[in-house]
Amino acid sequence: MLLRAAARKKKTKHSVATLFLALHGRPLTSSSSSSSSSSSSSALVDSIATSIRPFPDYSPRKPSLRDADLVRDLTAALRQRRSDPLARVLRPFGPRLRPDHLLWALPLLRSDLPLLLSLLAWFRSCHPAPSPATAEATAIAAHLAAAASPCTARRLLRDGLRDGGRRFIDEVIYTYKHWCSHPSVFDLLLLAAVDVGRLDDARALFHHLLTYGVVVSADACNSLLARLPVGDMLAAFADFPQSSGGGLRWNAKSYNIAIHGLCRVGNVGDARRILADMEPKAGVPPDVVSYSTLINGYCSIGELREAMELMREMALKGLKPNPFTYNSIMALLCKAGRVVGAERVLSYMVRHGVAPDAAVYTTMIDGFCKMGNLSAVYRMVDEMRKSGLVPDAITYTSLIHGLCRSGKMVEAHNVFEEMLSEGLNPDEIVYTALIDGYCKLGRMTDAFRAHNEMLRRGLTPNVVTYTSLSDGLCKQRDVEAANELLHEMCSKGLELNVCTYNSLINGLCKAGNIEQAMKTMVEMEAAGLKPDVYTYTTLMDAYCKSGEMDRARGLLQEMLDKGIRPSIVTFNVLMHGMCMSGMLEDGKRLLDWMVDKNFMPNATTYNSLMKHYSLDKNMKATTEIYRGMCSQGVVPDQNTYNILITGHCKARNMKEACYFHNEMISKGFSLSEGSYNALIRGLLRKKKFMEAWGLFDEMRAKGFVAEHDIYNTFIDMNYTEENMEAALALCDEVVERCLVETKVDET
DNA sequence: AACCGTACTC
Repeated sequence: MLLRAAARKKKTKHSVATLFLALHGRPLTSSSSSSSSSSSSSALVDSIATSIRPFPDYSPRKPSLRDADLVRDLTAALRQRRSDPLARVLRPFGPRLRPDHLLWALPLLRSDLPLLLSLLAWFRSCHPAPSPATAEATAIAAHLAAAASPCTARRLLRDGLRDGGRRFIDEVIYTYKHWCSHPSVFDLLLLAAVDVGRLDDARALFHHLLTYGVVVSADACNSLLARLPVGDMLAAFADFPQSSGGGLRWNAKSYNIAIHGLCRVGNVGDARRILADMEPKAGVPPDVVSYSTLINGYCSIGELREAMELMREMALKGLKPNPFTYNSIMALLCKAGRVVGAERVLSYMVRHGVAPDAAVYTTMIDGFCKMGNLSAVYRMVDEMRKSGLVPDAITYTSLIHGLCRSGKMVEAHNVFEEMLSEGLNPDEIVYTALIDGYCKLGRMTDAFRAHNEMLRRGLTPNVVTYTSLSDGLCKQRDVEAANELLHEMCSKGLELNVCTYNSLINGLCKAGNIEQAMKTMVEMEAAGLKPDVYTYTTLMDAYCKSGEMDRARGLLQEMLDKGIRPSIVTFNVLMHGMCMSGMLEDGKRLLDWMVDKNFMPNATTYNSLMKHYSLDKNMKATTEIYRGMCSQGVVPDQNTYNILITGHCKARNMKEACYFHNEMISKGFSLSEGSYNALIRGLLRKKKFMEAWGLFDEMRAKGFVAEHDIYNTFIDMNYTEENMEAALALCDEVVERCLVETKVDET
């Protein structure tokens, strides 16, 4: 490029100036035009000025007199017949028209951007990329448009970069001096490179421009910073001001991007240091965004205390938290299951005059969805609407996902339709939520129908979508199909991740193929993916259920050795396994160990032990475990009550059984089928016929089936009381339910 | 420049 420039320089220096004068009506400034613009978005760096080289000289081909006439005629025709189709206006010029004529015409149209653009578009269609003439014309058009219409220039630069990449960048630099463009064109060029994803080119451009003494503006660099992977971003963040000899100074946005990047990779400590350095080291005080970003960083790693401390700090600096700030806190509370606390924060912010935005409401809606509290969800949607906010696509996704997880697919689908009718575009995430809803219910046909629908919309299923489908297939015991699906996914260039592997491993385990599951874990390690707590828990569960407790223990040891922290589920799996293998004493020891080591057991942990003690008809030990549970402050769940009730019934402690029955009802829990049977049998034994009859009706109303002998007892009772009609109805019901049962079993 | 949504273990 430089050689070419030098060659031209010799030949045409004088005529360039003449032509420039002719075309622009003003002389070409002698110095590099960047030198006069330090006040604007780009600046010349004086400190490195000594090593600055001038922009290359470039001269367009010189028009002959005839050429100049033709160009004048051409532009005149374009102006006069601007409403006519371009091709028709140009037709009379026919074969005389060369690419050069169009290049010469462009500057004459500088004051008429629409015309210039349509001429360029026509030119580009005649000389499709990669044509050097097209690149040249596009670069020139960008220079001509840069000052008057930056957006247009940026679009042209994008077009040029898409066609020509690096060569186009050279072209823009090469044509720069002659067209006396404003140096902001380089801001636009860098922005355009970022727009089209040419991040490496953008970075190289920044450095390359320094050699000409041009420093791209901080804001243009920010758009690059924001798009770079965190490592590269930090490198550029440190390097750009240095390389530019201080010519580039980061602004608050730049710092915020760095803080955000560090938070995203969990390095909140460095993020905090950057925030602390802003004011003293750079004279750029942190703003609300800096604080909110860091607060969000702490919230996303669960550090509420630090987040609150920063809230205090920002208040001291006179910075008022905004909806973003509060939302991070609320999201953390929701994630910890403290939705009520989150709602208190919501009313606090409202009281303090901060209007919640859609994201804040979405956080609340999602929080309540995850608790399964749909009435609170609807209350929030209502409140949101009353505040004049409309649910966005993310709000709808939360809602749909919430309904799906409650198994309410009809409602979920209706809400999805509503989302469409609101003109919102569904994306792969909302489709994945729907698909997962169907998968969880085992409705694979519906799941794949939704999958096909998203394909029809031109959406690309992601690895989450595939994991959902694969998991659904696995849970239908169709590991084969799951495998096939995952292969299809890989063929589309997507890679399996830990979740996908875990689901597959689970499918293999549940299909009884532990060996293959273990091999799959080895395979995932070979693929560079680390087995996590899910992987180990799944495999441990499989070994526990097949009675191989030693292998389960071995896996526990392995995960501990690897520094993977077991979850409550891991312990529950182990506890369940021990109980199943009759190792109740080991189970009790495990429980004590957990309490001792601060691995808080939950109701499931206690339930396993209680269940097996009560199966052993040892209600003394069962009660002891129950007391231990209460003293640990673990709240009994519905299962706990059902275990206690059936246990006490079978041990003929009807007083206790009824006591727990009343208590569970008062908590809004309901009896299981087994508990109904046990309770009714116990009551009948005690001759409490009225109560027994009441429960018998109640359980049938819920669709449960009483055991045969209980039916028989009630049929006999009706016979003896000569209540023939009722007796016969019950007989019919037994027959019907048995038939239904058989049918269900057969399918 | 920052906040909200999808998959895997009992």
